[in-house]
Amino acid sequence: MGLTVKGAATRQRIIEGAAMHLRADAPGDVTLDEIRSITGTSKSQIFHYFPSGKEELLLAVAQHEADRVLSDQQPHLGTLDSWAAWGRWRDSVVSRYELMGSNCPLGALMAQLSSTPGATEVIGVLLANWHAEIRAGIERMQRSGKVRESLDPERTASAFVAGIQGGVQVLRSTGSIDTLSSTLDLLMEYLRMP
Amino acid sequence: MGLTVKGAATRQRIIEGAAMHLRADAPGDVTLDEIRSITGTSKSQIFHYFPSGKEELLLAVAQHEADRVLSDQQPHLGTLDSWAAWGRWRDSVVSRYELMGSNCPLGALMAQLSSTPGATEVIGVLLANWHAEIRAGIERMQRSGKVRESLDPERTASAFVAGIQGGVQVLRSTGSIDTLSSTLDLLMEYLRMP
DNA sequence: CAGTTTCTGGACTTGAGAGTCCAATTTTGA
DNA sequence: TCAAAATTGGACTCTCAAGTCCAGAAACTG
Repeated sequence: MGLTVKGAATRQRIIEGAAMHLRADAPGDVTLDEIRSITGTSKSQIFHYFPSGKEELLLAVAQHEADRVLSDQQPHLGTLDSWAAWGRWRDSVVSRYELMGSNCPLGALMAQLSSTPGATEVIGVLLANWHAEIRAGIERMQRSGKVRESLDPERTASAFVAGIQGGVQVLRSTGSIDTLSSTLDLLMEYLRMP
Repeated sequence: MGLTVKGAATRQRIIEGAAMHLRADAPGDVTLDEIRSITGTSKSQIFHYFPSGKEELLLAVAQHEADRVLSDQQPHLGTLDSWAAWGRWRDSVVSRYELMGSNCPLGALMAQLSSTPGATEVIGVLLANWHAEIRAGIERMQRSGKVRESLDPERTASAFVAGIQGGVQVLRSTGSIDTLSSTLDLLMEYLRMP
């Protein structure tokens, strides 16, 4: 009853094809026919691998994209233990979103999944992990004496997450990367203050 | 060819009814039939007042909501000239979004208008005005010597905008107001630093 | 290799919602 | 007052996309 190798490959092809489509065109709403045509599959396959239909498929795509958000920041995000490392991480975040421009696949997905409980769950987990990694980086800097002890790592990590989210939102609305990059600079400056 | 008093009232009723509906239920997507039933109007009225249909109507609603975003922050936002005023403004922002919870009418609208050029325009103008008001507040504080001269008002205002946007996004995803409020606190602390 | 399960193609059904049309009614303004 | 213009009700069409169905091909299993 499990999936055969071929079946698993098809399932994966559907998810990745849909993800690629979202990255490329960022259409207002994706249709199953588009996904079908891009991935060279048929309706019955989509419903075979995602029995409860579109919502289940989009949720799988969202999970796939959410995983990429963090993995695209590696290895920088995982090793925030020097100012140089923070600088590299900052640059990787800015260039990731600069590259994507106004096409935020995860944002497009959220728009279509806003009513489903699973979608907010996916985002919630992503934000929590992101926050945890940044916080761990701050604490590492504190332990090695590079960041003042009086700084609250929890709150500062939250501000980084919010700053990035907001910067990306501004990017999507205005097309300008400046807000994102200068917000990150400001937060790094805050971090360095004595 | 102009609108009669009655006509203008109906038009307004449609916009406000749609806005109220978005505030209350934040449905994945609004339908004209919902709006019609809520506002006690008929299809022909909607198309009479918004000839190019749904998109035009939703854009008008988005504009209406965008105006509210800033007016809800008044008079605080316009008079950021003392630390007490900044505190009141911060509280008004937090409580506004705490009240709305995960129902962000403007966010819901943007999701449905993402493909139209007018929508990003509305948001772009809103963000620019918001940024300008905050920046003006920072500069006023600098002129009265309450904020250090070395602080960059442009960049700091951007960080406030991004922080609020991001905080609201986290609120929508997780239901927690903490990120928004602690990000604002951090930014205010940054502002006060000598 | 025979039987069973998994996989695939594509035609078909169904439902929802945007937009159209026109006749009836009210309001305006000369 | 009375024609012209604005306003209203609601039935109708039309399109599009989600989801169903079934028969045929391929792939496992004993």
